[in-house]
Amino acid sequence: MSHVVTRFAPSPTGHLHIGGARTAIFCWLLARHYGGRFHLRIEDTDLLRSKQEYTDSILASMRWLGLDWDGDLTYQTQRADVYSRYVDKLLETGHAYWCDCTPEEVEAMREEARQKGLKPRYNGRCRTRELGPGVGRCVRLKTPLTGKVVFDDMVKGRISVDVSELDDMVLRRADGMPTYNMAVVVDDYEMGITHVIRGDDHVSNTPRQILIYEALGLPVPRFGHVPMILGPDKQKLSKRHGARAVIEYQQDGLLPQALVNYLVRLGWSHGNQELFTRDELIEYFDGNNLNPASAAFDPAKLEWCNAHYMREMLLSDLARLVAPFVQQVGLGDLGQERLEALCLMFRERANNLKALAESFRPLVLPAAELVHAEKDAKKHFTDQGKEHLRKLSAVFAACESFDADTVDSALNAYVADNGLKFKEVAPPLRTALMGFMGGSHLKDIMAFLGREETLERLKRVTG
RNA sequence: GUCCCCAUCGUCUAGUCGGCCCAGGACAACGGCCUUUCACGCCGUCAACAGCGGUUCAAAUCCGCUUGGGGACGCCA
Repeated sequence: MSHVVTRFAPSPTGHLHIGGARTAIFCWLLARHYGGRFHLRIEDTDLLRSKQEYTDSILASMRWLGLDWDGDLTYQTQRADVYSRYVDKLLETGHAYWCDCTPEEVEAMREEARQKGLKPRYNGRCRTRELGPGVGRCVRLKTPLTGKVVFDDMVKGRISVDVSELDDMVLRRADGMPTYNMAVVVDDYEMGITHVIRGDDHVSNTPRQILIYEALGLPVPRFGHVPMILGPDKQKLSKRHGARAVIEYQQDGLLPQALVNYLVRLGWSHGNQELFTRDELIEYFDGNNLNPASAAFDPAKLEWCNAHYMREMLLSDLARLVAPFVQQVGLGDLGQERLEALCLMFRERANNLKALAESFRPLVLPAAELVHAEKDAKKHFTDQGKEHLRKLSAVFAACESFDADTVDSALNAYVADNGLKFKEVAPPLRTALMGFMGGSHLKDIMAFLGREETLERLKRVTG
């Protein structure tokens, strides 16, 4: 495969969802792996449901995922005349014909077939009527009467369908607009697409499209139909399963590399490897090892994947990425330096940026606004616990400086000098500083808070 | 209804033209270690070849049937 051209062709009737995102990732990877080209085509021929805002949203998601495309966007609505030219050609060569059957009549034909237990289809009434152009007339393909359409799918292997299953499909509607299958074939040909990777739900369209390619005398591309992504309950993915659009994951604070990594492993594998860098993905993704079975979406594994990237990425990058979420949860602008300190303390305790930002709250809020968890306060703010905190206040007040090491040794000295165990002192201190029994290392917490804020928090407990 | 596709642990999967698989990895769950909380990390446990027939010395791997899923059957995409 020296020459590979792929494309992703969403219709702008909604945001980019994870199923489409995965298809796009596969297409992008295949092109990048072979050093080919990756195109983006907006299939907006459904005038009623297509919206520019969705195109914008899809493009934004593509960029966020890092899926760059080559060349300009193709909008199908701008190419009506092109499709028409190909339909005319089919008319001229006798591969297509005019039809004036009304939708009602066609539906009656389908009903009749259904009654007989056959596949509902158009019965070819106008096939031999030699009708010409006219108002209300569409153009249909003259499907071969016998034979099979066979193709070798990149993921499902050889698929064979008898032409008797197909009817004379409409190529151009009465209003002059091409139908989906017609437009796709023309575009894929004109864009020089060599590999069509798309959702499972298109397998039944493929034989129809191949018929059009053949009638037009055009080379047929390679097809690869990836199975659908199911919900955790193995049912079709729906709104019930929570966030589905990639924009929603972005808003929840997921990292694009985590989503890409997770999605690519849904239906594709490289031995036992789970985590991949972008370069590894490009290196390994050659169109093989695609799984023909549908896969269930597992939010837990996505979170794990995201947590992994949060832990291993550059601290400064993480801080920069979490900043907008910190703003969003109402903690204001903390500045890069403080954010990095916080990220260092909490990155291992959060699975996404939003949760990470939220975990900063106890340390960012002023002492007066700190809320003590009732259960922890009751358990650790005992008379003895308060006594420790009083003495510690004095110890901390006496510290020469207030960096983590200094505070740590002071705390250790207090414990050792009084013949105590850390377990007796740490819980009340932690609860006083964090508001609950959680957080990061005490020395880091105190160093971050600073002497004044630390003492103030102790004072709130000791009175 | 007709046609097409699919079928390994709860989930994602490895299993490259049958033997090295009484089936491996990862997530989840559970247990332990570490420990100044919570995490991280490390160690371990639980857990699957849908069923039935063939072919073969040998089948998760090949064939058939059954069952169970999914998809398609528009002048939607």
